[in-house]
Amino acid sequence: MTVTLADVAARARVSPATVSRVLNGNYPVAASTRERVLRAVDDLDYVLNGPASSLAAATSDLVGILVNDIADPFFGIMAGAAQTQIGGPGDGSGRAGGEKLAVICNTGGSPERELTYLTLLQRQRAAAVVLTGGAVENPEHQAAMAAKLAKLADAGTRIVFCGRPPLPEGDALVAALAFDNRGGGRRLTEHLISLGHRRIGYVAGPRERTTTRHRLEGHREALHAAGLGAPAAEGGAGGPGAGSGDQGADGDPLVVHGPYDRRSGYEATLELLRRAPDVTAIVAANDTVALGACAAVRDQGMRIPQDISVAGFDDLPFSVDAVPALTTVRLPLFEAGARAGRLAMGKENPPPGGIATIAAELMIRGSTAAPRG
Amino acid sequence: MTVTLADVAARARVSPATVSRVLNGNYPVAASTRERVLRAVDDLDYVLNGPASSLAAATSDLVGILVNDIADPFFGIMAGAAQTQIGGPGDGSGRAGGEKLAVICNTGGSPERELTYLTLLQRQRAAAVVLTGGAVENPEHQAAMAAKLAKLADAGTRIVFCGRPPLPEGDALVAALAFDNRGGGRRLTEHLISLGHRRIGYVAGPRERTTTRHRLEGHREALHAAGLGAPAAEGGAGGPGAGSGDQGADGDPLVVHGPYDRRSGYEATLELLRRAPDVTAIVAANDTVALGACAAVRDQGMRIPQDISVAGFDDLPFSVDAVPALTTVRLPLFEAGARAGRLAMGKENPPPGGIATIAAELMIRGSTAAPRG
DNA sequence: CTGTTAGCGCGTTCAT
DNA sequence: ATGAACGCGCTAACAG
Repeated sequence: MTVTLADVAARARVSPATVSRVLNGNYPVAASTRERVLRAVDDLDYVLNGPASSLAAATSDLVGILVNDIADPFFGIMAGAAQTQIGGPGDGSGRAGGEKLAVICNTGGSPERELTYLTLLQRQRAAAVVLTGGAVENPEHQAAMAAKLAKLADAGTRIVFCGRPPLPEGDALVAALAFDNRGGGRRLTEHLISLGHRRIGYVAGPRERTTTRHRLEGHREALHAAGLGAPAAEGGAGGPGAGSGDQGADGDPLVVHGPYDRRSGYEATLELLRRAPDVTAIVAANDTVALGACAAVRDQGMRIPQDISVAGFDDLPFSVDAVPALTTVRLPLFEAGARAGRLAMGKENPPPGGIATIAAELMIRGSTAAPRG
Repeated sequence: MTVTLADVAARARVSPATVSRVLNGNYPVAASTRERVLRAVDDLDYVLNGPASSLAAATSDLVGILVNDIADPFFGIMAGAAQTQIGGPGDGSGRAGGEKLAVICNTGGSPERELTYLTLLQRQRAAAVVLTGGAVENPEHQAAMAAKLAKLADAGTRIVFCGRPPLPEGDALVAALAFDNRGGGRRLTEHLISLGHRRIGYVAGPRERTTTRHRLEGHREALHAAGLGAPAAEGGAGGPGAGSGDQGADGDPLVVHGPYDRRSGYEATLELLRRAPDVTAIVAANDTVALGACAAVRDQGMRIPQDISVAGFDDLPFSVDAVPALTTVRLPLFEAGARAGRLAMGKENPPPGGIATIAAELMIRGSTAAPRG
């Protein structure tokens, strides 16, 4: 029923080996022979058997892209960009030549699923794996990840980090693109301080996430530099079991943690406003959270930016259309994703030292202004 | 270097076949034996060789999810939801048991890439394929798709449509979940008409897309029912080669086509306002386009909804946070995606007749109001 | 319940 | 430049 390489060979009156060679194109084959083989392929509608091919060659054409939440454009943009570099433009025939199969795996931010996907990709003998977005900072999980990635690298899988710092165990097959979250966070808060804000609320992302920590650290750097430091560091006092919605277990009353979504921004902002009615600005962990913060501020009868300034992070496409337009920090998500894709394909050399830091650009718009009075 | 099934068998003092049986769990194995085997697997850090397994079993654990634009939350939400039903929750060990590998493939809306991805999935002997979002209505491409899908189905791949009507060739392995785009579009425009609007601009999606056509048809149905019909149907007069940004080649001056993005909404709205300064409402093909439309309206110095009403479609998460909140049509994207995932896994029976229509719900919010005077 | 025996379809030596 | 033979690692009969 299903047509195999041998069938093609028979029709083209050559040996199976020859067909294999023209298909993989890595061997010298006479032009006339190639012609006959290709015609036979088309005539028979032959499609290579991927598993058989991968088994024999001990490598597959699968490239995995891991994301925390594919419903979030932050990841969608990066993943889509990476795929453009990996999937190949196609030759229009739908025949599928040498392109790789770039596949996006949605971990939902769960460490278990992250590991499971890596195992699944390892099982498929993936050619490369791209890990996007913030990493979970649990030591146990980090160790498990490092071990798993080491095994993948051992098996020849290329590893690329995109938007997250690499794990300690820097391998040769590993390249990393890290966003300057700390610097971006710092400049954003500096901007608010320069406008005259002194009491600034911060809606942070989930705990134990590199992205969350770095952005928050940048915020605190700016605060401290201006002599506005909080009483103490968080100290991680919330402890295990303090899940999402954990708001108030902190040393710093002006910081509230929550997931990276709109609802969290809304609720955390209400909490912040309750705790500290004198805040004149609110910085959100990202733009989606900022949108929720804006809604909360308005529902409290306050205007943006006259009564309260609000700022986000990422500069997602919708942010410029918010009313007022959102002040935020732009991350070149598409460019970074595309570069990660190229690194995964080996089309581009890894940055010196294996790690490149991607600059973040402050975008000042209408949602931030000087505080009243 | 790499540990195989035979190694595990040796260590557990059983035959390779037995190891295979406990790993696949589809055969009776004595509990004590299973125990020994599993321990050997853990001791050796064994990971199944996917290609070899797929080759022998003539089927793989790959499930493909095709989307038009993964950077668009419309697709991100559906795809993520589908993956939750397919990837399995993981057993926390990262060992990866019987779960499938759900992978998202981003076609970018290109027919060629769509076909290429299908070929790639066919090559991998995918267990199932989920096609999401609107289909391209080019007859040639439809024929190619039908042929390709028939071949996939022949090879045992389950086919699921999610958010698009099924192709004519209804196969037994095919299930379809279609959104009621036409009904939603109709009710949205009816709402506008009931508010008193008579001149309504429409920013449509790209031509030759089922989604675009159905939403627009719903709009026109409402118009005609109210005696507000346009002079003539579009007639497809734009013809081939009329790419994106095609604005004005229509029979109906109140309809402008463009891609499903913010910029298109912005520019199309300016064009609409130029052509017909007397419009009192603008309906956009989706929420993202509506955001661009809002920006254009405001940049022209007009207020929403006092001067002009604006409405979208999809009810994406950010729409409720627009200012004013966007009137739109809600599509249960997550639920539909999850159901598609279940259908792909064979966990759920296909709807009677193979096709289910998913209702669309009108969400009336602040961006629409009665026209002035 | 478990072991033995054959391939699955292709890539890759070796020859020629 | 091409063909012949072998084996990749696993599953699926078939015995027992």
